[in-house]
Amino acid sequence: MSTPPALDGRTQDFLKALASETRQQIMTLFVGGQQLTVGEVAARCGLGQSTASEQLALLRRGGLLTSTREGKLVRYRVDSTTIVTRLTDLQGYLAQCCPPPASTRPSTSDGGS
Amino acid sequence: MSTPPALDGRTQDFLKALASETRQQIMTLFVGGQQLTVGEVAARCGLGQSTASEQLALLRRGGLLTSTREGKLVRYRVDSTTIVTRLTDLQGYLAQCCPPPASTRPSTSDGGS
DNA sequence: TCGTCATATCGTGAAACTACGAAATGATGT
DNA sequence: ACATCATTTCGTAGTTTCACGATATGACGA
Repeated sequence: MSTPPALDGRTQDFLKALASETRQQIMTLFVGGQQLTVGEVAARCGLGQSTASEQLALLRRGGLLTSTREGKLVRYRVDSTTIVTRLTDLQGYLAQCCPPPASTRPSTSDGGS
Repeated sequence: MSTPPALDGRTQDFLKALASETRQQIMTLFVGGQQLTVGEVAARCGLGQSTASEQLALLRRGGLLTSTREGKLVRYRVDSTTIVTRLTDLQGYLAQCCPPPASTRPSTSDGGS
């Protein structure tokens, strides 16, 4: 590629993390502030233990989850703050290309109001 | 997989479409309501003509672009309306797992099925 | 220290994605 | 009808992702 990166690397990871049905499924397990261990996620999704660990790591990398070690367990939970940030970044990126259908127009130059 | 699909198929396509640096780059070409043909996108991105056509089709499938045939040309432009819809769907999906950090709480427990 | 349990990392095939050139389809003008 | 131009579809390598089992790392208790 010869053009500059289109989107922040962190938002890239966010999108990549979300663009997988398996990982979307995993996310739904965390509904309602649930905190789950790797083993629980593996069992609930019917995935191998290592697979769950890897997918969870990708979701953490994408800013969707955080993890805390609790003894020999690692408990994952939703990273709401980062999700909101990424979502905002994404909206900002899309807003570039997206002339709002029929509402607030920042106007091309600061003159027209 | 043994669990129901995690997300609407349309939003799936939306995310998939966005989860590619090449396609993100393509999207940036449409900044400011630009309308571009397949050939123009190919040239501006340094992609083969058929590649551009295919990526553009994916972006259309994801609801990010629409196309109109104008004679022998096909002009693509941003599909703001659908983008907003998909973004809203995505937020709704994430809100499930996402106890808002410290802001607007709908409070009223929605009567889930 | 040693054994055990939970998680992470490594190595490996299978499947999906990316970009390409070649060929097919569609539209316009002669 | 024919030639031409733009786009789409097809077939194909190279690359990345996915899920797995096996192995390594880390934490706790005996």
